Amino acid sequence: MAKTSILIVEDDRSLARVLEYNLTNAGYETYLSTDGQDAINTARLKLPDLIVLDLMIPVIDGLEVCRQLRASEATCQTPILMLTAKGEESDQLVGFSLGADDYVVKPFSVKILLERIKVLLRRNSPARQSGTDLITCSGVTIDRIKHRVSMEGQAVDLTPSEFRLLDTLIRQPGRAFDRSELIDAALGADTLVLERTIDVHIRSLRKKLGEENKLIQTVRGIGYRFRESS
Amino acid sequence: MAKTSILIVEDDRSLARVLEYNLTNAGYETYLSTDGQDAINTARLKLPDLIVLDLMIPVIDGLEVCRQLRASEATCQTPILMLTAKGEESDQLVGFSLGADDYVVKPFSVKILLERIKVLLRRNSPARQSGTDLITCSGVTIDRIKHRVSMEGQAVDLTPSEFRLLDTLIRQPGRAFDRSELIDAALGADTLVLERTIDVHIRSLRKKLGEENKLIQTVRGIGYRFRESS
DNA sequence: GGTAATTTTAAGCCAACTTTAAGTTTTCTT
DNA sequence: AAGAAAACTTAAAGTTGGCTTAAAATTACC
Repeated sequence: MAKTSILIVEDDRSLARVLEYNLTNAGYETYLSTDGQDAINTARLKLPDLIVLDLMIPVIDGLEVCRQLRASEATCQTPILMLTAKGEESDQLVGFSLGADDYVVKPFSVKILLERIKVLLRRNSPARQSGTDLITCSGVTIDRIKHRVSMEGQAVDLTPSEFRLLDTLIRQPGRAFDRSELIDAALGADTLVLERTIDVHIRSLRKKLGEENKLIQTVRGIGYRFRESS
Repeated sequence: MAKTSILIVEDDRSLARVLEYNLTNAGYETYLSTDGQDAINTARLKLPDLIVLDLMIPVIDGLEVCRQLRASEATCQTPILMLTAKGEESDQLVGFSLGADDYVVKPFSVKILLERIKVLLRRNSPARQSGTDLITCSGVTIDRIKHRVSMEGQAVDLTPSEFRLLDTLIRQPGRAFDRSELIDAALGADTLVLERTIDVHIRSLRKKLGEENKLIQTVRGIGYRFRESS
């Protein structure tokens, strides 16, 4: 089972570093965004289990980020913990109405923050799907524990990259991923390869899964998506 | 009968030490995890006969640990005894609904804890699978008591490391273990060796078990798994 | 304390996998 | 319908990871 992951959205470098350090120390996997636009992209790609969101951030402010995350299916359930400066109480109210789950007023103690995070994670936990070990969609089953894939009961043999690619796609059926997202998620965020590499992996996945059912669909100009059931 | 094993999940060091001491004294083999994530990993790897689980632990709290253990096949039967602080009664209710089998309220006497453990183990004993001393899969039988392995009745001579490695693999047929898990489980969690060491042990295991049946399968990019009986 | 057994490291090889590259087809635009 | 852009296909080059062996290091046993 993967580590619980938290996306930190904070433009103040030093505070960001403190948060990163403490959350990592507490055993979470962390991602960091320093502006609102990146926060939305990262949240959609990585599907963190929780988001710590500063209100005052560049490009797109915290409230708008909140609203956009709530508006898209993939992230509408993710708990959001807002960081607000003292005196921005009206913002807190707006924040709640836009879907923030809790807020902490700056300055705050790390201990309190960790506690709030734990509470939020627990409250939300039954809905967690991202960490599921066994997923089936459109007749395809992927098992992270056994590291096996089958179609209608028939085992399908995949290479490691194909496995991770399928795993990424099938976890959000119907969602279109662009090639750079797929590279990040399936090949590793630090991998430096041509985007066309993804095409080749998709090609072999399609070959192995059979192309009749159109399980992996091309989204022209964007990338690919896995077919939704029904 | 091999020793009954108990996984203690407790982040308070001093309480953990007390529990470890008393349970060991009472004749159990103990494992210790100090956070929820590690608890899940250890439970899946070691398959203890019972889990003593504190509710308030870092990373993933007790209730979520409970839920995740119940959700995966390997651990869904393992009895869980929850430790809760006084006043967390609502958590107890949730705990039961998530599959805890009993709870003890802190502070508690060791005597009471031992009694509850005994009750749970007894209640569950016919169903005990994880701690079984004799396992057969795909024609291979491994006996923890006699410390013997046989194939189709023919005795097979294994070294201690080979034995522990096979024991780990065969207890969860089909599950892919990565090399670091195998090092933890078969060579000891504190062993510092190259991952390639596992390859060499696997090689000799395969030689001794015969390679025709593909009993030990390679999972490229991950590690190894034992063949499921089908 | 010496010998045997076991475990671990190390190195070369090979097969499997990944990535690139280049030509071809499809799809969109005008 | 022609041209451009994107995606598809294929094959070959590049890379990685697992296998095998042998030798070194460690541990267990007389």
